[in-house]
Amino acid sequence: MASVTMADVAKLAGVSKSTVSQFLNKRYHYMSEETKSRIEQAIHELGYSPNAVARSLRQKKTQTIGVIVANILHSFSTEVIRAIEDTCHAYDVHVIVCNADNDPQKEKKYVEMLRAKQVDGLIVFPTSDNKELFNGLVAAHFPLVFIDRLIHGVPVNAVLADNEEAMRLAVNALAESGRRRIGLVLPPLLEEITPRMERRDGFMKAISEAGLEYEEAYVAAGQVEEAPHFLADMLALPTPPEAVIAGNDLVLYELLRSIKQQKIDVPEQIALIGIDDVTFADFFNPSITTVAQPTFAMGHKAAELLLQEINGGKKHSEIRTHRFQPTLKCRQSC
Amino acid sequence: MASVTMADVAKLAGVSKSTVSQFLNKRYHYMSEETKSRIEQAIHELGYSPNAVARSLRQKKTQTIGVIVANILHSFSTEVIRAIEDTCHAYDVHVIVCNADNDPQKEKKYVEMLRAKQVDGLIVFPTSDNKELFNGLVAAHFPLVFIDRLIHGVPVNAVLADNEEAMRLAVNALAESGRRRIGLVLPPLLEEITPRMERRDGFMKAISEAGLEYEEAYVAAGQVEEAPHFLADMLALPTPPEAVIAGNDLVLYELLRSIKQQKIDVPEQIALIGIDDVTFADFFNPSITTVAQPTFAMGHKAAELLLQEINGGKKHSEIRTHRFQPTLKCRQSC
DNA sequence: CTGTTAGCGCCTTCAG
DNA sequence: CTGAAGGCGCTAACAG
Repeated sequence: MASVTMADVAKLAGVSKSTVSQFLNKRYHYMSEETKSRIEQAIHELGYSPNAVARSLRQKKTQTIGVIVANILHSFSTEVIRAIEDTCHAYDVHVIVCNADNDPQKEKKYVEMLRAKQVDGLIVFPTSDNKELFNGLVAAHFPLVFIDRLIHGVPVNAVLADNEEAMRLAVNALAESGRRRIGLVLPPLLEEITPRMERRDGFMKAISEAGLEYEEAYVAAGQVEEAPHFLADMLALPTPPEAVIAGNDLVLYELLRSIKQQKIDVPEQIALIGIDDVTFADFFNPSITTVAQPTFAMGHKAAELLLQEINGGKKHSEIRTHRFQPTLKCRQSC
Repeated sequence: MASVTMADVAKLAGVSKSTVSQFLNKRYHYMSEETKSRIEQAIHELGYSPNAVARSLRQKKTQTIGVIVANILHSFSTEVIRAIEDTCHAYDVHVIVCNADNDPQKEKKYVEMLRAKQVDGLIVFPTSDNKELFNGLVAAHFPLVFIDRLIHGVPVNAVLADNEEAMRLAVNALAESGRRRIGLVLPPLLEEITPRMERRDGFMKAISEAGLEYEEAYVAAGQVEEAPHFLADMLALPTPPEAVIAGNDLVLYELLRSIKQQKIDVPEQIALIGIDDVTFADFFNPSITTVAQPTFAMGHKAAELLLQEINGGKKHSEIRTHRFQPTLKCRQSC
């Protein structure tokens, strides 16, 4: 292990540790050329590289942030994470990603572990049960940004898609193609998970705006594994829906699986729109119309907000929820 | 910021710092019940949580490893990463992921950043140009494991799929369904990237084992964006191939895109097998036969090897390449 | 069983 | 322009 320290460099260069430190931190305005080159050479000769842990301890800054994602299985999550990482690496900030697996206990554990590690801030896709915990962070002025979801009563910057608009885009596309009876399949609504609630509400609003009839039997929510049943049940109705919207990518997978098994014809028998653009949407048969969230922009924004809060501190007046507009990717399935 | 230190706890509990330290490290075999409970209460009262950075500095262990992935866009990479994270979190070690984007320069930079951060070890999907760098780590006894790819002449533990077997599975499946003329599309072969080379060689071997004729015009390698041309060119041949194998998931996407655009009938006009199982393989139309790598097992193994090397040190005799067997997922496309 | 002491490697006044 | 000294928060002998 290259356990060469600043002291070794200093000795070899014939200067003191602090001079080396100055050099490393580019404070060599007033340093003689000779000293500089001697230090440089000593560093090179010894293969010295500074110990970031020691620096972190001293400076109380680790140049590392944590990201806690509620469910890593969503394509949305992975894309957002990639955007966060790209943005942070550009600032030489590292990222530690943890997957809470929709479990508030795990989420809490990760928050604690990451704080113990002295990360400079946290971007969280929050589960819904840790309001106290997060308010504790806020009270301690710990830099924190939410993404994808909100927790009401926790005053932090947040980055969310405009979920109502997403549903409006989907419903209108379907309405314009002549469908009047539109269904919706969502993940469980038990907990107050923002995108789900907002999509459900947005759906109802969009239906009524479009002058369509809202039909309770056309809306289903539950574990994704049950999605096939939902679809079968809807299609068995006396007047089945003419279209169905998948509330997220995982729901879409299950719907497609069941559509294939039951040999349902899309879009003839039923039209289909997915929320979240998926890799295969454009070359699927039929290609799938989706509502895409601007994942890169959202991850980027979350990182920018956090880094800003870390560096500049946060003015209370600037706390807000940033909404990002989704876009319709019109393809063959509707 | 909760800047309460061990000293505060010690003062409140009326003991010394080291006693608190012992307590935290569960060395309280011989500690009086009263002391224990006093410390416990003080910790609780102050909301104290230990500073992992300080501990790391002292112990020269960060409980963190780094993962450098050559290209995060492959489903293989993301699945392996997830397995690594799951495994590590079970040991309370954190993971920092960096995407080298197939760029040896970036790879080098990340190795240096992560070492500066004193990570306890590294799992790398190596690009092919940093042999010196990695041999430097080996020489310094820095824990290191390769996955997916090898660099010849760098003696480290490695976890790879049996790529020859993967090709054999694909070729045999095709041969058994009666195809005699089999094509292959691969990413660029310029650099010596292990899976590509091994898949190309394994393909040729499998073709000859199966008693088929090897035809150079049926094998193409190049940027994934060119994959559509490759397919078109092959199909324009006087005797076009009856089947084609996609060398990885990204190639498969391009092939499927082009198959859809050109309205090619799979499997009638051409059969198709993909290396790497993709999410949509089973509900695609037609469902896609793939050769799956055991991503979870591989990531898990890589993490186990690294953690073992970190804790136990490494016996030189134990360095080897661990091969994992792929499996055929037989579906409709062949 | 508990306290004292001495650093881990670096950065930051403050003299010189 | 450079050096000495102190300390970030914690752990690890070694005394007591």
